[in-house]
Amino acid sequence: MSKSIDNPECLFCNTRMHSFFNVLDKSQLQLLTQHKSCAIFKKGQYVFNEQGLPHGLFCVNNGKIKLSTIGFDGKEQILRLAKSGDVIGYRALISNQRYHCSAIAIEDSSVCIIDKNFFFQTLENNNKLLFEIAKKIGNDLKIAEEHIVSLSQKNVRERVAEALLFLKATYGFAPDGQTINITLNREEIADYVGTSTESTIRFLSEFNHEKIIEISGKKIKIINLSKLTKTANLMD
Amino acid sequence: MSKSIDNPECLFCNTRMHSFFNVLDKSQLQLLTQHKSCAIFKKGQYVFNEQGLPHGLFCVNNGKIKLSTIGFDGKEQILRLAKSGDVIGYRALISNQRYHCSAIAIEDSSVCIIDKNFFFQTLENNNKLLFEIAKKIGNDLKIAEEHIVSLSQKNVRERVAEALLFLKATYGFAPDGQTINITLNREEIADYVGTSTESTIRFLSEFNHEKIIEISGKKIKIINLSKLTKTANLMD
DNA sequence: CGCTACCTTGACGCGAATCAAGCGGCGTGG
DNA sequence: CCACGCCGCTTGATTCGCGTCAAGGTAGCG
Repeated sequence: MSKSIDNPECLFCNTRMHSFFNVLDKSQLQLLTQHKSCAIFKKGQYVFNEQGLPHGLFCVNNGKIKLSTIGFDGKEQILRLAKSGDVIGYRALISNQRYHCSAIAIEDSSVCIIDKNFFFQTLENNNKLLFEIAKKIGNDLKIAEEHIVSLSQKNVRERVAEALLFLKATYGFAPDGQTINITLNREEIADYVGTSTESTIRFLSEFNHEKIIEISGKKIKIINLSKLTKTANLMD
Repeated sequence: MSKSIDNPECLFCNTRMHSFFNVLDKSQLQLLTQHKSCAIFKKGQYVFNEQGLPHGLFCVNNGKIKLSTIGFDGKEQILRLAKSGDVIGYRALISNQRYHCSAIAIEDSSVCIIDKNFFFQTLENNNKLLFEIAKKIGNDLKIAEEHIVSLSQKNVRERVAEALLFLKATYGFAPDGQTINITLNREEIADYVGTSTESTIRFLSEFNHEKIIEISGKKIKIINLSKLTKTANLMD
């Protein structure tokens, strides 16, 4: 399944500062290092599986992960995306429920796995960490509810534009400052937008012809950001 | 705006046991009583408003509240529903953000307002309460993400059926054991489903003709629950 | 008793899903 | 090293769900 690698020191983890573990002090971080293990997940591998029980918390050290679920007729729905420094699996762990979505590596990723019991012990003495997690889940909720409004009220063209902006907001640009720093195939974009692959392709081509974006294979460059934002109907 | 009423004792509040305040002990509850006020909101009145800053936490003592937001072309989207015993406004309060949706009384409701500062003080010394809130937000997130999948992948007929089941799950039945214990107008049902009022009406009539439900005005009786569940495509 | 707000039904047209076919790139095996 | 096959991308044609517009009905309230 996943390959174990050297266990990096949390104290020196440069992605940590972006996650909610930045509230821990030095001694807590050293303790954390002792209660985690690190593993590599190759593209397409499952970090955890829908319906599974959580045994720990996952911290993305390097790479990109999608959180998605399989719908009624087998169609995938991408719910969230995680990048380096993000923590995943906290919702089910905190709620003591089974995962309601799977976590799948979009590209080769290294992920630290923090032991469940140690995590709960840490939470008990660390109100601040719990508070940060609550805030994080609250933010996820806000984003999910905005997605609901979008699915309810926007047409596919607007939602495809929105998806590109979402990808850009999540993963930023490649060094060239224009190319969205993630490669999803057309089906995966469709699985986030909630539409068919064909419709996604049609609107991407439209944006291409309208010089809003520039497509070369799976690489998408945003040429005209303000036009894209307007297309997504995010103005006013 | 809202009318003040006698301040009921939290200790004796029989709705409290269903909310996350059930982790508080006797002395904490007495303290809570001193830091809250109670108000009546008439049908249609705003408990809090989208874009507003949270000054406290709201505890629904009696009545029914909808949490909704106004979309891009002015169309409303109902995101959550609250009933007696439910707490609302925790997400924005915890995250220290503006509300991203409004809370509007669906019927005349009495709501206790807990002072923000007192609430945060209580949280600091009360890990358990914070933990319960995190779980609650996590559950909201799960429900929201299920709604996303539904909006993405189901047709309107299935979603209208699902909405009825959601209303039943939230508010239960009236004493007759069949009538859904909430009256929304057709537009409000549509605003939850993410469709037009006319489509909602059409499918409700269909269900009526198919003897799945029985409609008399705004009252909806569920005649054939298993058929309704099957119509919502929630099987297996 | 009349007005207003809500419900209902029908007709129409558009947006997007589906079906179908062809293309291109890449990896594999001969 | 080239040919073949497969998978993902793309585009066109067709179908159909559902949103929109329009008109009429009903019930509750002042």
